[in-house]
Amino acid sequence: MSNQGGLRERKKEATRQAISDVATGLFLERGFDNVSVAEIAESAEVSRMTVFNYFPRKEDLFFDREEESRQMLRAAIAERPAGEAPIATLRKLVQGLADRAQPFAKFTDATAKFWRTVADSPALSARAREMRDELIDDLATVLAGAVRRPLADADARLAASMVVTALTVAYAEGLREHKARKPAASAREAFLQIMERSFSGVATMLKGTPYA
Amino acid sequence: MSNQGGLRERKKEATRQAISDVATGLFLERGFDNVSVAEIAESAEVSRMTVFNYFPRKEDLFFDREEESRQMLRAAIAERPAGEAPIATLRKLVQGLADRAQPFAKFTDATAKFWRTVADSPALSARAREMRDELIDDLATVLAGAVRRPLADADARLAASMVVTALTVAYAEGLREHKARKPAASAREAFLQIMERSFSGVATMLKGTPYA
DNA sequence: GAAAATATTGTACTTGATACAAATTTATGG
DNA sequence: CCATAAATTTGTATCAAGTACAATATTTTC
Repeated sequence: MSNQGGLRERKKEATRQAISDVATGLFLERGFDNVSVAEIAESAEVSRMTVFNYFPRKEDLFFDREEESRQMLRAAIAERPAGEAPIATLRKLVQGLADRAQPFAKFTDATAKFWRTVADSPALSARAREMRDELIDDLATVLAGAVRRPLADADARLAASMVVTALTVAYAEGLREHKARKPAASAREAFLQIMERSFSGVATMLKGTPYA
Repeated sequence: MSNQGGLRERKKEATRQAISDVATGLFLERGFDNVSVAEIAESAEVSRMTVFNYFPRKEDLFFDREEESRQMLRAAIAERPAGEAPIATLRKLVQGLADRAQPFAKFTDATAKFWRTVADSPALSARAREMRDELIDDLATVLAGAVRRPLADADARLAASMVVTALTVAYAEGLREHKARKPAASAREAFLQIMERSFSGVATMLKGTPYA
């Protein structure tokens, strides 16, 4: 049944990876909208149907690691010290991300090119927005759960929306700084400054609720 | 050349309206994704090409009055009393919207059905998100202009993002309240409460900037 | 090695969208 | 009022994403 390391499993993983690699390369080189799925299939020496088998939508070929980020958020909140307000936890988490240049807070030529490719494609931009909204929903649910509310309530949704929006703005600002070729740590500084201000604003919004 | 009220102009407007009406009706009745453009063309007794002539994308058949809302925002900021901070202006504007049940703050069965149709369609949801981002961009530009900054700076983008995000959350909450068949004014109350809290949070974020 | 399970492929089809030429309708100038 | 210019509408052809479903090939299991 399961067969973790069987030939079949390995081959599947290999083809999947091959398709993804070929696709990413083509996208970064020529732009998402100028590469057809047929072409990717051909380049990866696989049938068109197989591509859609692994990646239901074309956009999934470009974004294939969203799940990790949301796991990180979930874990941070679940494992926070007893009695700590969720917003405080997130605040520390963001600090940690920036210090270690992890996802959401990594500003390099590679990430700049990645997001440039996204910005140049309406389809990818739409998918990025969709992921943002999914992240908000997810965070709202986790937040509500963290304070023993069964369903995400209005406060949780407000908190989640604000934090994710702040992340988006701060990250964009960090990238801008990076592209302007400012001194190395400058992007991180810009990012953190916006996040810090945002968190204090969000704390104000949520005063009197169990979230802040 | 111009010929404002000529036969041609009138016919154009009539066909455009006819197409839009037919389409909206079908969408609300059967869902956006279950109605093809070909079908709309047939129902409107017009060729498929003509539909795409007036409405480049299918989604435009459903959202055809976004421009008005952004004009309203622009006007409010441009015409604000001398010396008033932009955020304060927006705060009053939102109060006014809620009092008069205007766009962004209107909670009726019709608006509920409208947004339900949007939520049921991936394509419409994507377009709504896109419009949200366009609104943020627009507001950021207006805000920066209002304090004599040539281009939207980081503060303006943060302010715009936060205000529009707050509007989204507050509006969704208002709709939820409406659908729960709470007393008439309840939706407006929920909406305003979230907006008020959000504005005070945003003011905290922007302390020291010319926006708040 | 045969049978079952699962991947892969091929074919056909639907739909949104674009390009471009042909045909129709309205406007205009003598 | 007619010829012609301008603009609108239509038809045809084409492309790409995505889905449905059957046919084929490959791996696993017994």
